Amino acid sequence: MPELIEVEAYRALAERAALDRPITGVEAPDPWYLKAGLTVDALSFLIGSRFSAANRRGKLLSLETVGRDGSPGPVLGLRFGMSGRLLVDGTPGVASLRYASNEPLERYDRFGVTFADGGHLRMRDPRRLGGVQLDPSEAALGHDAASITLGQLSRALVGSRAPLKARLMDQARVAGVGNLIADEVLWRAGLSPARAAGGLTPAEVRRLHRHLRGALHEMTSRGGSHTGDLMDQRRPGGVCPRDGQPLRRDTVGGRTTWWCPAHQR
DNA sequence: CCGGATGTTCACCT
DNA sequence: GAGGTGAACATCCG
Repeated sequence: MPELIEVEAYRALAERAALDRPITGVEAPDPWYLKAGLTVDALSFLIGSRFSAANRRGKLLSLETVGRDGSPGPVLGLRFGMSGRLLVDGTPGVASLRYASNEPLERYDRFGVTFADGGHLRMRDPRRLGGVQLDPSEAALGHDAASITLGQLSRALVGSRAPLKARLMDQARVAGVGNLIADEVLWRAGLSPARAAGGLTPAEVRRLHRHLRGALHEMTSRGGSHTGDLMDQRRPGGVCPRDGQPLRRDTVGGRTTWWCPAHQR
């Protein structure tokens, strides 16, 4: 579920509801969820601290902390994998969830903190592909897809013989684009996912940039990465919503890719 | 039972 | 070394 759009919703939720609340407890029932050598002990600094800012770069959510005296503490980095959600006081950052039906969902809570007022911030992640780390390196991430400029996008693609879609999803080049957004953007831009990334004309790069920004904006207002025009047709027998031609299913950049050979060139 | 799933990482290849 | 590919990770669903 989480691509840039969902993580931005999580960021907004944390900013709106989790800042400046004194932390009184850490919930880490799943040590495996703590990454890069992080331990429960190393998280004890959180007690008495509070979150002071919520930032996002690509799919990484960074919560800045300050101690009792207001001095800066470590940054808490949250990654949500394929199925992770953020909840504050039980309110999720996004509406729908794949595993929304039955079952007590609390069993999927992998990490959280409790606040002095009894509320809490929690990560709920059935597949456990997300994780928590301290002071995550943002240097490993490219420009954020939501704010990337035309020039930055152009430089992220130039010289690469990798498939265009693979390059778009390379978080070190462009941060935030996942499988669904990539397919949607390329479909809108009329570009084949298999094209060599560095082989685009300047006009095509401009088109890609315009549709990247446009698709993110539109899908955000619709409510998520799964709200693209192509989404309903990502299935056997699916047809292009634009021209009615049968969609093709390929693997590009290691991911299932649905696209329209009739208008994506 | 099997294949696939909105992500990241790591071993391995050219 | 750069750059790219595919499997593995863990769990659930159709």
